[in-house]
Amino acid sequence: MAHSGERSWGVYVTDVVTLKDVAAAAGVHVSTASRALNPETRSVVNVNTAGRVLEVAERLGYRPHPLARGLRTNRTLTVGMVVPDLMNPLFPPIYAGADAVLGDLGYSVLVSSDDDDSAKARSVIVALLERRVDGLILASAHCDFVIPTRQRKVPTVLVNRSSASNEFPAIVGDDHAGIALVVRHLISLGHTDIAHVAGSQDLSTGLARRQAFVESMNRDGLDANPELTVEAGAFRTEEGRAACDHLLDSGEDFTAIVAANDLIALGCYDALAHRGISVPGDVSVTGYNDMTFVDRVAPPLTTVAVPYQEMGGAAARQLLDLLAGEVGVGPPYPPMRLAPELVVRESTAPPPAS
Amino acid sequence: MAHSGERSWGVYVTDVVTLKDVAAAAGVHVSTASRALNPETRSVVNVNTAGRVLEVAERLGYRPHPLARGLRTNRTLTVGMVVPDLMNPLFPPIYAGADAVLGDLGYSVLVSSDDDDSAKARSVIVALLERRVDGLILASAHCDFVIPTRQRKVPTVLVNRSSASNEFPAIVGDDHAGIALVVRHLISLGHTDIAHVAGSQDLSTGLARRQAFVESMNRDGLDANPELTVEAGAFRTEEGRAACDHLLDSGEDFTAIVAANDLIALGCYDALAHRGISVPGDVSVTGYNDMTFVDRVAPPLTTVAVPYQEMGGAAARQLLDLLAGEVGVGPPYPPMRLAPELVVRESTAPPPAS
DNA sequence: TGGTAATCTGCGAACGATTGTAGATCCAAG
DNA sequence: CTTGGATCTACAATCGTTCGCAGATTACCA
Repeated sequence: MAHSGERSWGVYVTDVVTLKDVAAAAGVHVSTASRALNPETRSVVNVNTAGRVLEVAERLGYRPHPLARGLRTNRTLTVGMVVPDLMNPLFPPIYAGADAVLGDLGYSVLVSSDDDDSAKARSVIVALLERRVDGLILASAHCDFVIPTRQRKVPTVLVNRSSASNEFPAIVGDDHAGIALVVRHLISLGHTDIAHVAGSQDLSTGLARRQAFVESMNRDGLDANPELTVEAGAFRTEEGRAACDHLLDSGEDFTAIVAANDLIALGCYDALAHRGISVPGDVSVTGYNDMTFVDRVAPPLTTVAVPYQEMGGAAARQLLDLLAGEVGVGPPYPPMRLAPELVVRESTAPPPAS
Repeated sequence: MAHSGERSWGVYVTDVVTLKDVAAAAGVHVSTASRALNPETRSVVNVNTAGRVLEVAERLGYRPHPLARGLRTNRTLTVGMVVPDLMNPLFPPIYAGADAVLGDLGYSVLVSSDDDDSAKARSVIVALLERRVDGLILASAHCDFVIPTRQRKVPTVLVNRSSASNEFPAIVGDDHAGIALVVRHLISLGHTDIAHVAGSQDLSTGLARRQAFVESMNRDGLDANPELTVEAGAFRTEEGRAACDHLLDSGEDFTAIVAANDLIALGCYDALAHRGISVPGDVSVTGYNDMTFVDRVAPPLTTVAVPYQEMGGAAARQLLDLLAGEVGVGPPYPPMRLAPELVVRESTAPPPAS
């Protein structure tokens, strides 16, 4: 086994050194070596032999074979993560946050994209389960119908979305707080006729932000005019532009737009610019998410920064709790909401004097 | 083993059905079942029994256990990918491209970031190797010194970078062609005094683009004035701004800047704007990479689009060749260069009439 | 009918770890 | 001197596959 070594970094690196090699070199049985190496069971072996095994293992550069170990223990030290699209800049931070905390504990994260497609979501989840991941982090929207199946056995947490039933722990941004921030900001600038370009109402974020918008308006004493809320079919620039066009065609008066996310806000920029309406001179616009570069568009966008990386980290910690068998509370799990932050730039200003 | 099933999707899904279960249900030995299930060895078993096994496996929903299989075959159907930083929008497309082609063949991709840190690069590569990945795709810059070690045994391909020795297959963007595109574009607009804000010369892309710049200039009959080339310490906006400031302080005349990437170009925007120099009225600026949203900054940036997704795909295919044991050529591997594309926007215009 | 080849299937040993159980050793107390 | 308990270690089964090998069955030809 351990032969044909090659000198490097000052240690003798062999092709692959197994527990058997360590045991032989230490003059003990492999089971003893195993116990000595495992901190959990180390106490059961004589302190001298344990030390010897440890030292030999170190010297030979022994690394346990993850497949062999996993086969026996039925754990892979791998967690699966499903996102709609890794190329969407929202998700890399979530991944990075999760990977950072999981990596420290020896877990690896397997990411898969489902391209916002239910069928693909199902297939990637199945693929992940077949790989025997220890847990699942779902940032994807389309997966409700898979959840009730096999996976009921696999610890799962949701991130950036929640399920209506609260069947799984979920880490989400506090959309109510975030929308309240921009609404207050606009009100404090003097706006009263504020429009909302909502995102897809099929997605929990789209829904929540819309609700948050009317509640914020009402709470602050301005009745939200239903005519001033339009829905963009998706969280994309083109849809935002189209929705904003509808709004403008409606003839209703408004001096500010709260967009459901940054892309929709940029769509509003386009629609307004096309009609010669200036931002923020004539109407103020706010976004949501603080995507990269929205500080460099013209005008720099006032928006809400969501702590995606922290969300990923929190989701990972939550999953680790589940993995550790914290049978504590069990469902239903109230979603954990992380506080967002208002980022004021140049797309908002007091309304024009009429 | 196969018990406590639960009805769903119309099939009987059991917790975990093993080859033994299939064999028992089909009335054959597990080795026969194994052979029947494996297309490679199927021919050796009677066509009827094979059919029966297949049918039973299908009915029971048998899925081979990847750890058990991998333990035996010494393959994990997993490849590792190292990137500097997944939050850098360059890399998700590379990942997506690679994942798409590898996923089709049953491989999973494990991504790791090294945060542009040599020590971390080394540790993530070691971690990947300990996980027994079948191959490695390195998009990271800092890994030369790890390469000569253990990993010599693990098929490896480089992407978005090359190694001086051509020791590994590499898929890179054709920086020479890309820079030539922008230089020609500027020349065709009438520019003759063209500056270059280079990126870090420690990175192969920074070096290549700089060389390409002087060669393009020379080939087109304009001597590249060495005074008109400055170096940004890193591929970042602030460094680009600082370098551009140096350029402006030097007092040399120029009417166009070729920046080594989009971020540096944006830094140039800042430096120029700060001195009241208009883009493209007074000086034209070009970027490189066509990052998301550079079409929305002011003014929209003329740049070079690099086919990162295709690069990822090509890297994956190259790796598959290695994995298949195509002992064909062997090192040295001349890098494969993918053609970029010029994207003309509004940051370039004819030079001001003097 | 006997012998041999061709075709199929079963047996069992790996792969590299973990872990329940039994046996060995040693010391102290009766 | 024996016995009981502590303490440590070895044995062997197991996880779910793959695969070399040998045995069994059938077929074919002399």
